[in-house]
Amino acid sequence: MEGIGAGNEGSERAIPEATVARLPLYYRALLELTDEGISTLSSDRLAELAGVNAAKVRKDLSYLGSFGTRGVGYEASVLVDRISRELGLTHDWPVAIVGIGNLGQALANYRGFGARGFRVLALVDSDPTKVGATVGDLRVEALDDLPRVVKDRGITIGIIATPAAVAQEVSDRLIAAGVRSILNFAPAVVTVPEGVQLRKVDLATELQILSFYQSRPPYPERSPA
Amino acid sequence: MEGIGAGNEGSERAIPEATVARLPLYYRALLELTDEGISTLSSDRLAELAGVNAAKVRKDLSYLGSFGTRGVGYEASVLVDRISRELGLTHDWPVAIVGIGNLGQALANYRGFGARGFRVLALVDSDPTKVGATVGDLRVEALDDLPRVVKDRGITIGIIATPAAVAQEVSDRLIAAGVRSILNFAPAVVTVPEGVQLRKVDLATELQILSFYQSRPPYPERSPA
DNA sequence: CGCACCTTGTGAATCTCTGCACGAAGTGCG
DNA sequence: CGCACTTCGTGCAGAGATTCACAAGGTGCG
Repeated sequence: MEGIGAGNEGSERAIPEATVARLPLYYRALLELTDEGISTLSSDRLAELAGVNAAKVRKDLSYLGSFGTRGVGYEASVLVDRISRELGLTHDWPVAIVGIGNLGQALANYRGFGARGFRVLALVDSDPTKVGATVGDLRVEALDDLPRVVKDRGITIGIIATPAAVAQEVSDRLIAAGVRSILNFAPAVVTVPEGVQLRKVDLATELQILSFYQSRPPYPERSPA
Repeated sequence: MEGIGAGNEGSERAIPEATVARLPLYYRALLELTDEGISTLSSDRLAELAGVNAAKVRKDLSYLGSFGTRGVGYEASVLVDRISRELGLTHDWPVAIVGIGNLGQALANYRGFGARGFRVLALVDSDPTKVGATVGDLRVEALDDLPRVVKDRGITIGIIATPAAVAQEVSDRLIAAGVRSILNFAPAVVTVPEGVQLRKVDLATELQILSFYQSRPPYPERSPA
C-alpha cells in the first residue's frame, strides 16, 4: 500500500488498535502527574504509572508523532494535549444511558466520565413506571422518545444497561436514532452495522476468565531468574 | 510445565489467552440454546450466536479436545459440560465486593453472576457510616474485618469498586487476606504480585476508545480518485 | 568545547492470533 | 453399496502486537 502522502504531520499512520486501547491509560496517568505539578517525564516513568513496559510506551507515542526530547523525556502537557486530541476529547461527548435499573442508575451517578470528556444527557427506559422519575439530576425518559432525544441533544454515544433479552433491540433503536457508538453492558452479543462502533463490558465474562486462571495457574510455579 | 494430570485426556495444551476470553461467550450461547431445547449444533451456528467466525470456534474448541462429530456438529450438553469444567464453573466461587458506593451496590444487586457460578458473600466498605447497612440481603462489613471474612467464607475473588485513590491499597489488603483473583472497577492502575490474577473494567477507558474511532472512522470510505 | 551520560525513536526478531483451505470422517438417499 | 453432502479438525500463511537492542540526538558538567 502507498499512503496518499497526505499530512505526515497529520498523524495519519493508522494507529494500531492495541495502542488506542492504551492511550487512555497514558492520558489518565498524565493528568494525575500534571495535577501534582510534574511537567516532564521519561517513558520509563510513564510506563510504570500505566502498568506497561517502557518500549511499548515509546512505540505507542511514536504513532502520534515524535515530541519527546532525547536525553530528557516528554513534556507532560504536550502529551496530554496530543493524546486528548487524538482521542477526540477536546470537547464533551453527549451520552445516553438506556436501561435505568441498578446498573444504569449507578452509571448515571458515576462521577468518572463526567470529568473526562463525557456528559450523560439522557436516561431512557421502556418501563412506564420508571419514566418521569429523577436520577441524579436527570429525568428518565421513554424509549419511544429516543429519536427526538438523540437528535435534539446531539447524542452520539449510547450505553446499554438493559437486560440481555432486549439489548439487540435497544441497540438497533439507538443506531436508528443516530447514535454512532455503543457501549454494551448487557450480557448478550449485540451486532451492529459497519461504521458503528461497539464495545462491551461483561462482568460475568470477566469473572469467568478469572476463574479459569485461578483454577489452573498459567505460571507453573516459580523459576527464579 | 508438567501436567499433573488433574484428570483428563489431552487438554494440557496451553489454551491461548484469546481463546479463554471467548469461552464464556460460547458458554452463555450454549446455555441459551439448551434452555430452548436445542441439543446439537454446528460451529457455524455457535459462531453466529457468539459473534465470531466459524473457524475460530472450531479452533477454540479444539484446544479443549475434540468432541464434535464430523458431518453433524457438536452436542450442546457435552460442550457446556466441557467448557464449564475448563472455566472452573463446576462449583460456585465466593466473591467479596469492596466499596459499596453506587457501583458497588449495583454490582451487589446484579443478577447475572449469581446465576453463573459466582456468589457474592461479602460487602465491605471502610466508611463507618456504611458499615452495618443492608444491601440486597447482605450486611456491609468493615474493611478491617477483611482477613476474617475472607478466611471464614473461603473467598478467593475480590471486586474493587472503590474510588481510584484507594484501589491499590484495597487490592493489597485483599491479597494479604488470601484473595487470589481481583476484578478492578476503579479507574486506576493496580499492580499485583505474580500468581495473583487481575482484570480490569474501566468505563472511562472504554468510552475514550469509542471516542477515538468515532472521531476518525477506520474505514475512511475513500473515493477512488 | 568536548565528553560522559541520558532518553528517545525505530528496525528487526519473535510471539500470538486469525482465517483460509482442505483432508478426514460421518450421514443418508437412491 | 456408493456417492453426494455436511461438518469437524488443523496445517499454514499472513497480519498484528510485543520486545529487544541500538543508533541518533540532546543535555550539562568540568
